[in-house]
Amino acid sequence: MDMDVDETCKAQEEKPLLVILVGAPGSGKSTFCEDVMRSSSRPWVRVCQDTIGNGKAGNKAQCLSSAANALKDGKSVFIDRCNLDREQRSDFVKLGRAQIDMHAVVLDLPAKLCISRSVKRTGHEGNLQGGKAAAVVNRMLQKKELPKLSEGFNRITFCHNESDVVAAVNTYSALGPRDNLPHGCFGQKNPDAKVQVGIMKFLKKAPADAASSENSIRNSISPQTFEKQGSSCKAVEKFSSLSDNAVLKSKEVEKPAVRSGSHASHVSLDDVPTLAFPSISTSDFQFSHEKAADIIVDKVLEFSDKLGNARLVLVDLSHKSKILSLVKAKAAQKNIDTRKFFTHVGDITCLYSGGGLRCSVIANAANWRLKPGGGGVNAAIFNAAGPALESATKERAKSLLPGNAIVVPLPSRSPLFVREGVTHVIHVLGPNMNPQRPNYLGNDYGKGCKILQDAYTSLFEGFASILRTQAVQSGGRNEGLGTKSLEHSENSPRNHLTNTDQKMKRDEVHESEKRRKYKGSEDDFEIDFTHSRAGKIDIKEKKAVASTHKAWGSWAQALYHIAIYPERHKDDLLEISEDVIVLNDVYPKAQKHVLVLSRTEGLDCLSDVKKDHLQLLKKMHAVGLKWAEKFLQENASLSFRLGYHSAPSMRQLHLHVISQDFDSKHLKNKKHWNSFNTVFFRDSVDVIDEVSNHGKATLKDDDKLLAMELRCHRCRSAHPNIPRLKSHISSCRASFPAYLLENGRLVHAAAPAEAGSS
DNA sequence: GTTCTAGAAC
DNA sequence: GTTCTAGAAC
Repeated sequence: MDMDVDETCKAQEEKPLLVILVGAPGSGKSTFCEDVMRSSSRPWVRVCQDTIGNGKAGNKAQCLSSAANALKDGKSVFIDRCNLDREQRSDFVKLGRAQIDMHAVVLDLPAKLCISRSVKRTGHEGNLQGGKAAAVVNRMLQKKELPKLSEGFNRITFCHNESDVVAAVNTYSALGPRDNLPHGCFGQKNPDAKVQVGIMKFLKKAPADAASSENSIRNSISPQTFEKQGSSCKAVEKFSSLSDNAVLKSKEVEKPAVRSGSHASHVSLDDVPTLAFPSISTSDFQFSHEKAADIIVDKVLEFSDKLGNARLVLVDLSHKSKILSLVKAKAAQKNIDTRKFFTHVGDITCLYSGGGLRCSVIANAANWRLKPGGGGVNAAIFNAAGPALESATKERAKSLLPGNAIVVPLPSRSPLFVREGVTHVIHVLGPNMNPQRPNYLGNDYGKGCKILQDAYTSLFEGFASILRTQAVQSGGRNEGLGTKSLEHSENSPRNHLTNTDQKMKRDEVHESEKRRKYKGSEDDFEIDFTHSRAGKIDIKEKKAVASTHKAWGSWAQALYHIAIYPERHKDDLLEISEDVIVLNDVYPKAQKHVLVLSRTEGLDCLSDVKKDHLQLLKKMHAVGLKWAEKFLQENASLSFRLGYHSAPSMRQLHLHVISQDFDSKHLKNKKHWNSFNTVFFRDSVDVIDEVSNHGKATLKDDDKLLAMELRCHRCRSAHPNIPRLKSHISSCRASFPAYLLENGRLVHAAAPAEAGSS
């Protein structure tokens, strides 16, 4: 190809198309090509293996050279052969190179139809006729691998029936020499859609910051199965406007897969962690495209080995993008695997809804203030992500230096999370070569290149760190960041400081919610208090009420009574000592579930605990541990956690010692689960540390936590309801999240000397 | 129709 | 904390 992509727009406007047909014999590939070519104003060449040898069947090599020649002449090409597996397609994809848009049209019609057409066919070019055809078609269909964007296609159109085919023919027929079609997957079926709706509905309701979960969700669901195309997404409209002709009139094909209700995109096939990133600094910051392209390709190459099966995608909005062409050409030169890195034309804020490309992480070409606005990608991403991104960003950092990147987990309330499945945004700041913008470098490309390299290094490192976190938390199986984001905001002192205001507000809200919730009890409290002043109330009760400012319902007194009058409950107690009592939870939420009850009067819950109580906490922990170990001797396969509820329902401080099987008929609702499996549950070891260091325990007393989506405590996968969760946990053997394995939070039997030693 | 949740009552 | 149940979800 001797056209100069650097120079002329013309070259890009007249970009030839290479369209690989994918389909069994009888699926209508030849007819498709003929129908398009009959009415197209674009110069097409059909390369048909069945006829390439002077009207007779030829081989793949002939097809390849014929296609290459046609492309060289600036013609668009149909590859008319079955191309049912990736291997077969890959050599043709390699013809694509930078200047050529690479499409696949999949004629995935019912096998019956293909077979009957093949059988009926007489004098067919491929000489596949009669009864033999049925067997051949069947065998081919069994082996078929549907194409993916990651093979190197810019666009894939799936046709499942005749009307899909008609629509696709119309789309391609209407394509003039200078027209482009939107990139992405269109019309793909999603066999799992039904199952997944419940979970997604769920996530939609998930509280802010609660679960920036990612691959565990992505593995099982596609956001669009429940979320209609976001109104903010204008990708298709943008593309339309690029097109002289009304190429996109055909509604069927225009719709990305994900928009068509029951035909939502099937994601699991192409569902690997993906980072989509815009070209940094080449737009507003006026960095040389040529130099930037070199840096991008070098950095991609450098990281491609470190990213496992993850993918990188360079995204630009326009088909005319010079940087995209440059990078694509250079990547091809360096033989970068298109499964690991490819370019994509699309709006980075609707890659999935607009083109079926799933990207769990997107990079933002940020400004140094990390603030919305300024136009371009930055404005678009902040706009699409909503205020959630702004606040999540603010928690992490206030500004960014050129050459740096910062990873921000996207709160699950963000439309980008819900609609696009984006779990993280990585803000990147590159060098600036624009005198009108901050940090102008003059024309010092020595510095500039260094900074741009650093920027991409930080970006890819950030992405790698997300992958690592997922791998650790999933025990290598399922990936989820739900706990991580919570734990992070909890443990990071920096977040703590910046969160203070917000947190106080939330507490206020929570307090008033609580008042409403306990209205009845509060009335009781008022009456009791009046009575107590009249001297009519038990002095113990008065003390307790006064000390906590919290009203307890009558049903919440059971443990208190036991603590004060243990002799009346002797038969129900496992152990009684001077300061603690051990008893079985009346409604155990696991095979083993006991309570270590403090006997200290007036100490109703964790919020009452002060430094004075440190010895008591340690005693309770020691006693709890003793019981856990006793249970472990009986059943070494159990593991235990010891901890307190941030806001217990029952009065009188008590430590839960609970086995992690959660195999219990009493575990019935979300609150039950989440009270033991979110940070609402405060591990005893942490409470002791916090009280010892700060004089009080950190409470995560938020109703939102208890209403969070249900996640497996081992693999962090999400489940739509309690029965399904219970069914999952009964068999999930993933290792526990790393967090629980630290500091003795999880109590389990000493590792056996060797597996099978029992 | 059955399953499941969530809110009120206790 | 549980139980009960209306009505939402399936």
